[in-house]
Amino acid sequence: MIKVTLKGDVVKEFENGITAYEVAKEISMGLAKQACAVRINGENKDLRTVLTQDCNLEILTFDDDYGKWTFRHTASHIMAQAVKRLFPKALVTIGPAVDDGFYYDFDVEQNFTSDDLIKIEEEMKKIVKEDIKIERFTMSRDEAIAYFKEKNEHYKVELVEAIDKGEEISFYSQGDFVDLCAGAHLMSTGVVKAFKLTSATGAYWRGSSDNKMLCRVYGTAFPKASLLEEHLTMLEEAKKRDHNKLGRELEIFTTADVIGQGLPIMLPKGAKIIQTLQRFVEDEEFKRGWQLTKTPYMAKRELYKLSGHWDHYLDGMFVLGDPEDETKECFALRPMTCPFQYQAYLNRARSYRDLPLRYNETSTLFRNEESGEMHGLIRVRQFTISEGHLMCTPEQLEQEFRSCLELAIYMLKTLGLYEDVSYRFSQWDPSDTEKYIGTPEQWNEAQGIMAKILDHLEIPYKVGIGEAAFYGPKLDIQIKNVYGKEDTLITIQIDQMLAEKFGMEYVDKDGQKKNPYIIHRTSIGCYERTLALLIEKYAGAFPMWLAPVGVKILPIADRHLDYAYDVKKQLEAKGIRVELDDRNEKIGYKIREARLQKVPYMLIIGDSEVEKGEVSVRRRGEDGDLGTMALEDYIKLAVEEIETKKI
RNA sequence: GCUGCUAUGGCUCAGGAGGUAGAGCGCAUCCUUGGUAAGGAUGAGGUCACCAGUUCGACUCUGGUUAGCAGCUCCA
Repeated sequence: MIKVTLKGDVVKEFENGITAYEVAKEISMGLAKQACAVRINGENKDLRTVLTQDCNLEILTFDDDYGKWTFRHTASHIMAQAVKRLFPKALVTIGPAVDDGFYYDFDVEQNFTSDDLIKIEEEMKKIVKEDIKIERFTMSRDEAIAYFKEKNEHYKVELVEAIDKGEEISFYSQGDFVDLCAGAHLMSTGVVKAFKLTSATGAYWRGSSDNKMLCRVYGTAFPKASLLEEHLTMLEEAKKRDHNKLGRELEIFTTADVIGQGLPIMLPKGAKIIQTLQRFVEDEEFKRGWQLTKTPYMAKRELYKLSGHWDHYLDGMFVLGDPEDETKECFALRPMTCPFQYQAYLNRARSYRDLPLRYNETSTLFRNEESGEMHGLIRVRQFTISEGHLMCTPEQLEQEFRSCLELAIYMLKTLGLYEDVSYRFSQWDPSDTEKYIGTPEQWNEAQGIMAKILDHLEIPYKVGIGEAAFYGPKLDIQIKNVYGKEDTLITIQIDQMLAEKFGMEYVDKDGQKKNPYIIHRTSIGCYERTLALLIEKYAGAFPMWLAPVGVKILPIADRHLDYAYDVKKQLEAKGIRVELDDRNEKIGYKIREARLQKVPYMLIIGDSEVEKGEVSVRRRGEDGDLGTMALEDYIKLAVEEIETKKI
């Protein structure tokens, strides 16, 4: 007998050799029905796991992350089984669960169409109805290779070959479908009650663009139809916040075929928001000891050769002239600001007394992204970043890094995005000899310092291997868009390599010349990208201080126009952004329109307001009528809301 | 760059065996001067993204280009 500790520290005795699933059944049939996986002594395991000693056992359902993952992993196998039934020639590869669902990659002659997806869904329904038992078994590595070779599943052969010799290879079978798989899986196909295949798209085998492109089918699955419905509705709602759609509807930006991809046009409203942000950022940076530089938008190729960008990113630069012809001058638009600000540092000899030296710049950059990589305002070819480079001594590094992070966090909090970000400690990939410069010793040192600082500051980060810049590790502050896709919003990097390349030195107390550490950082990120995330965050309803139009004055009839214009003048005098709707329309109509434009405040003006020198204030949103107040009181209220940057 | 989808007035979308187009919103003018989410009438506005090909004839079919979308890859 073994002792199993269950939920609530309840200890029960079972036969040695019982499976976790049987334990769940012993507890209750209801629980067994819902069970997706288990956690044994803190480790996620399959329901079929045999218990041979005393342990802690948690039964995981769809409500647990790993339970959900297992559920959807089984859904992906059901999909693969359906595909094999309908398209026997399709080769199977991998099919994991992901954040919101699952996918499976197939090698097929003809990519699946949306009609195919419907057929596959129908077949999946049959498989679920058949309630096929899912069984686990193992083979030796050689047996597994022979097995898949015989079935001509060469992708699976490749996967098995990548596994260490001597390891036991686990398989899961459900009726006519057998798959190489580490698990875990549900006990049978019948549980996967509600699912939907959402898209079919291309994806490279093993994530490398050198490899063949496979057909990836995405789907999602739930134990109940109502949950699936809820999820799909939520996705639809999220898409309504899509900055690429809303930003165009609200006339924040547009694009023009004739200008080109990745080159958005900021319309007056977008330009106003960016101007507001930029003034705020530059003022805040100044307060925190940053000195503004203004450096050229292009430079000779020699600058980029020195920095290493020419070798690493020539394809990503807009080159003016023939890059191959060494006899003629050749320029390139700048894809980053680093070497330009370094020239400012190099302007004269520096002493330790000059450090830390903090240079900031509102810097427009140009990167020739490949055609499929552009996305609304999030990935563009020309963008403007709140850039900065900080030169300091080793002793100053931690404090300066901390202050850069504090600035970034201050920005995030002011914008209301602080709760939405996560942190990634981006490290080098020692096996990638192409991308990274420097020695393992240098990398270990820089990463060691950053790790120490991050741990010291108790930043909850995840590690991103191979995500570092070519010259140093990064702390990336990540954010997700409405589709759940993650991008870097803000980055802070430690660089101890470029100073040497550029001959940047300072004379230390001991009279020795030393290379400073350089922190590359942004305080608010790229204005375009940040704007995109703000549009999505607020669904276009910007906080008053950022709103391109803060107040819309809505006179009821023509005879109120004179007073309305006077109100407008008074508000503008206080720096409030105002529009006056002087069209010959009914008040209800004007309100409706102002609300659709998501203007924070509407001031309605009729006979009574004119007479008493008041305004009738309405805030956007439901039940927004705040009643009437004296004009000066409203101005006070509005000014305060702007000055405190209320969100 | 790769896989797939898409492109019709400013916007959202209809349409048709291949015989040069229609609605709503918006816009303009007029009537209405109306108190918290759409008052009424009239009118203007389209080489159906662009370039070729097939055809007597292409917005519709085919190919290419450009741009937009989702995913992959990439992101200094």
